[in-house]
Amino acid sequence: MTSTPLADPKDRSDSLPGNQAGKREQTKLANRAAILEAGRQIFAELGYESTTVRDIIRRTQLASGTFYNYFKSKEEVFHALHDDGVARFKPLLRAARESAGTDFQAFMITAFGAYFNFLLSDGQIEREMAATPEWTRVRFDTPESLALFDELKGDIIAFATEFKLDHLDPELLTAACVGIAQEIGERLLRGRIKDVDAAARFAAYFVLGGSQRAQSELQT
Amino acid sequence: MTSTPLADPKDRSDSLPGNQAGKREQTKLANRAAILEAGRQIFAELGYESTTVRDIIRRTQLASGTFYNYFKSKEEVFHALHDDGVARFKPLLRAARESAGTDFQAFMITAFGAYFNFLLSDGQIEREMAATPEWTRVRFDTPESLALFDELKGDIIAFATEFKLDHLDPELLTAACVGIAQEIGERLLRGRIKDVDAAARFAAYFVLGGSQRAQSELQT
DNA sequence: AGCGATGTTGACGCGCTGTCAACATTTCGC
DNA sequence: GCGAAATGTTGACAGCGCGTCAACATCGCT
Repeated sequence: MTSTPLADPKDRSDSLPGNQAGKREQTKLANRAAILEAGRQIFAELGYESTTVRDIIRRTQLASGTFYNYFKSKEEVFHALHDDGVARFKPLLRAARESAGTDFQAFMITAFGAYFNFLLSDGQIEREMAATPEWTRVRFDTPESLALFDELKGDIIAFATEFKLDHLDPELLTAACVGIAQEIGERLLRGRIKDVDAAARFAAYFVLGGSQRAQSELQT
Repeated sequence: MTSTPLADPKDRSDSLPGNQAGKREQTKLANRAAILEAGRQIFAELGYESTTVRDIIRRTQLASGTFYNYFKSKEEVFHALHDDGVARFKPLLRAARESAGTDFQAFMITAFGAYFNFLLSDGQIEREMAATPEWTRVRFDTPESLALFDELKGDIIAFATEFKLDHLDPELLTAACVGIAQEIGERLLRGRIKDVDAAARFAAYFVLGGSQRAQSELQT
C-alpha cells in the first residue's frame, strides 16, 4: 500500500450534497453487489455444488476476470451471503434474549421460533437446498456463524448459571441446541415438518427438560 | 508409459482347484475394491471437495476410463463408502436395542456411546473432516442412512409408546436425537469435546428429560 | 482353437479455472 | 482544464478435470 501522504487522498466528499463518494468507489460497490445478487440467484437455482464462477459472472454485465477482483472463489461468495444471513438473524436472537429477561423457557421458545421462521422466510441461501439433490448438503461455519454460536453459548451459560445447571458442559449444551435447531430446521425447509410453532415449542421444552435431567443425573 | 497390465495376464491361477468365480468376476471385484480403497485414502487426505476422480484413479493401476465402469462420479464413491460405514454401524445400534430391552435410558446411553465411539474409531470417511478446512462440511443422506434413521425412528416410537409419550411427533423426536448426535459427534471428531462417555451420558439424559418435558408441556 | 461377449485403455473435445497484458476510466497534482 | 499515474476492467489463454468412445485386450464358451 502506497501511503500517499500528499493531501488527503480520499476527501473528495467535500460536503457536496448528493455526491457521496468517488465514482470508482461507487462502481466497486455496485459490482460487488451485482456479483452477490447473481450468486444468490444462481445458488438458489442450481445448488451450491453445481454452480460455477462462470454461471455467476455470466448473470452480470461483468467480464470473467473481474470476478476475481472481488472474490477468490464461489465459496467466498457463498460465505459472504451466509454471513449476511447471520447478520440479519443476530438481532432476532438478541431480541429474544431481551424480551425473555430471565425466563429461560421464554427465551428458548422465542429463539427457536425466530430461527425457524427466519429459515422459512428470510433464509435466502438456505433455500439453496431446494435446488440441491435430496441427499447432499454443504454447510459452512464462517467466523461470523461461529460468533453467533458463541453468543448463543453466552446466553446459555447465563441461564445455566441462573438455574444452577452447574454440572453441564456449556459446549455440550450449545451443541445440543444447535443440532436440534439444524436438524428440525432442515426438515421444515424440506417440508417434512409443517407446523413451525409446534416445532419451536417442542424444541424449547426439549432443551429445558433435557438440561434439567442431564444436570440431575450427572451430579457426581 | 507403463504398459503394466492390471492383473498379470500370465497368472494362470486356474491350476488352483478351489478357484470358484470366473476371472472376470474376480477382477471386477478387485477393481471396485481398489477404487473404493483409493477413494477412502484420497478423501481422507484431501477432503471431499478437493479430490477429483483423477486423484482417485491415479492411485490405482487403472485407466481413467475404467473408473466410469464402476462409478458415475466421486460422489458415488463417497456414497458407497458412506453406506459401508452405515452398514458397519447398524449392528451396533441393533445390539444396543437388544441389550437394553425396554429400558429407554439404557438404550440411549448405549446407542449414543456406540455412535460416538464408532465415529472416533471406525468412522473412516468421517475422518475426511480432518483434512477439510475448518469451515466446510459436506453431508450426504443416502438411502442407506435414511434407512438407518427410519430404524432409529422405529425404536424411538416403540419406546415412546411404552412410556406413553403420545403427544410427541416421532419425526421431531428423531430429528432432535439425530441433530444432537451429529453436532456432538462433530465436536468430538474435531477434538473440541474430549470425554466420549460423558458426552454419551449427557446426550442420553438430555433426550430422556427432553422427551418427558415436551410430552407434559405439549398436552393439549 | 476360434469367436462373440465383456472389460480396459487413453486420447479427445468440452467447459471451467485463475492469470495477465492490453486497454479504459478515474483521480490528482499542477 | 490537462496530462500522467493510479486504479479497475476485459477477454484471451494455458492448464486441468470431466465423461465419452473407438480401438484393443482378455475371457468364457463351444
